[in-house]
Amino acid sequence: MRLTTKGRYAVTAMLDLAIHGQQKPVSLNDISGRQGISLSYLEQLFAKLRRNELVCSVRGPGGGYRLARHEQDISVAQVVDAVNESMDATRCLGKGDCQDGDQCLTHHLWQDLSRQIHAFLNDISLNDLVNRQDILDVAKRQDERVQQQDNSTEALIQMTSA
Amino acid sequence: MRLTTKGRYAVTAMLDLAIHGQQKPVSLNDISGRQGISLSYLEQLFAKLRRNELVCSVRGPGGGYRLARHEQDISVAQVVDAVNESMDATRCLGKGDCQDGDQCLTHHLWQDLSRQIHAFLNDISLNDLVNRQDILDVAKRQDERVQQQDNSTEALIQMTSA
DNA sequence: GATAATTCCGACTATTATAGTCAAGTATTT
DNA sequence: AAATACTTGACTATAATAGTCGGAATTATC
Repeated sequence: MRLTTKGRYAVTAMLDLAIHGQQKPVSLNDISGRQGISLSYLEQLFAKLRRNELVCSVRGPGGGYRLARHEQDISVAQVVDAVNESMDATRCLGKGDCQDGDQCLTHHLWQDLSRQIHAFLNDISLNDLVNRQDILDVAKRQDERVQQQDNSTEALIQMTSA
Repeated sequence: MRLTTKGRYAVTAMLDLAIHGQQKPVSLNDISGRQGISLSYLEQLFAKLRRNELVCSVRGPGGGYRLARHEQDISVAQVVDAVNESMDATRCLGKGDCQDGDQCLTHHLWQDLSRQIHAFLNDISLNDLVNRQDILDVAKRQDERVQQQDNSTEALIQMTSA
């Protein structure tokens, strides 16, 4: 069972896309700035998201990524799956050969847990998340912070060129 | 979020104990044989289980481990916790400082998932598992296999000494 | 048509956790 | 006393995550 930064980053980035990508494509640079994820790592993740047809890309200046489907048609489970983090809690990935060809004593338990987790995450769409107040609050704070950084960068540039 | 072989081994071993430890203590050697877990590794795990007062040990010949409490009072969640596999799906372990001091965009989502998983595993006791038919079936097959191995070992010894 | 913004791609690296192994020692029962 | 079993600590190998780096391809805009 793996649910680590990789899967969390992927969902975070997709959510950022859902929130900021209504008008125009969103560049990975912007996502990196807002979510604190390294650009190079985002590139890796989005390669997988694109291969899984969850996002589509627009190259060139003003380009970036946009969701390939409607927000309500993309579930958290799909995103986590796309970056190869299996939500299977069994050792054998459900095959039942966990103990040299046979089932281990707790195989059924982990199978139940896997189903539970998958059902939970499959039932949550990006649209659900976008509409949650607690998440909107976090997004708002992030935008304000980025705004401040831009301002101070601008001031710095003016100082330097003066 | 970590749920790997370590936690699975711990639960498997505890379940083995619940099944075979009704009469006398069970040695780690027996558990190793039945469950295919290395003895040394079991020693590590049981050191933690003992510190968490889930098992108690009996030394000397005929010794081994037994459950420290009734089967119905030990939950799967407690066992997984005992070997240091946190079932927390957040990056910040629930503290909410996942993105340099602030909450990351998906913090609440992972928090919900963590609660979900913990509730699920906390609600399952060793006693519940022992009474499941599918698990009893696996246990029975294991016992038969070990029996066969013992027989062939015995035969081998007789051949060698002859 | 040059430039700059952007995605795309592959190879490389560091860190960390798991999943062990090994050896020596301590306690307890027969 | 000897065998059995637990206890402890140090060590190691493997694999995955979480990146980094350099460059190439694409396209909008000046």
